[in-house]
Amino acid sequence: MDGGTFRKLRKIIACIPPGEVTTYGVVAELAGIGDARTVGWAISGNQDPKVPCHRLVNRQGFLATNYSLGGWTEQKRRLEKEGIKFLKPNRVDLNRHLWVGKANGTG
DNA sequence: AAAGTGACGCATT
DNA sequence: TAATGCGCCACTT
Repeated sequence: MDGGTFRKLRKIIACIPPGEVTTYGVVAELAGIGDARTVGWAISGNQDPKVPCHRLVNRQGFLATNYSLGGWTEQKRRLEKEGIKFLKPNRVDLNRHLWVGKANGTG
């Protein structure tokens, strides 16, 4: 545990603001690995309360069919509480909640 | 060192 | 539209 990348991944995931979601690929890039699998893998056995893994979705906004805590149904419930909009019972509106980590707007 | 695994992503058929 | 195969990286045994 406490691996370099592993640490970074959790840091980024834990940096996702409430009411937004991001994709594995995005987190992977912010971590500097460019691999989405590694992101999901990192949290696959880690439900730390400080790591809002429920804000992680795939490239199409679909929820994780393997959500460790109880399946996408649980993930959905958590997101709804955040105020996330759902296009479908298992899809979120990335067009409105897609967080890419670039929370800046200088230009 | 080598092999196995995984909450993805894209291209192909 | 649906299903399959490969690639990428990191962790574990």
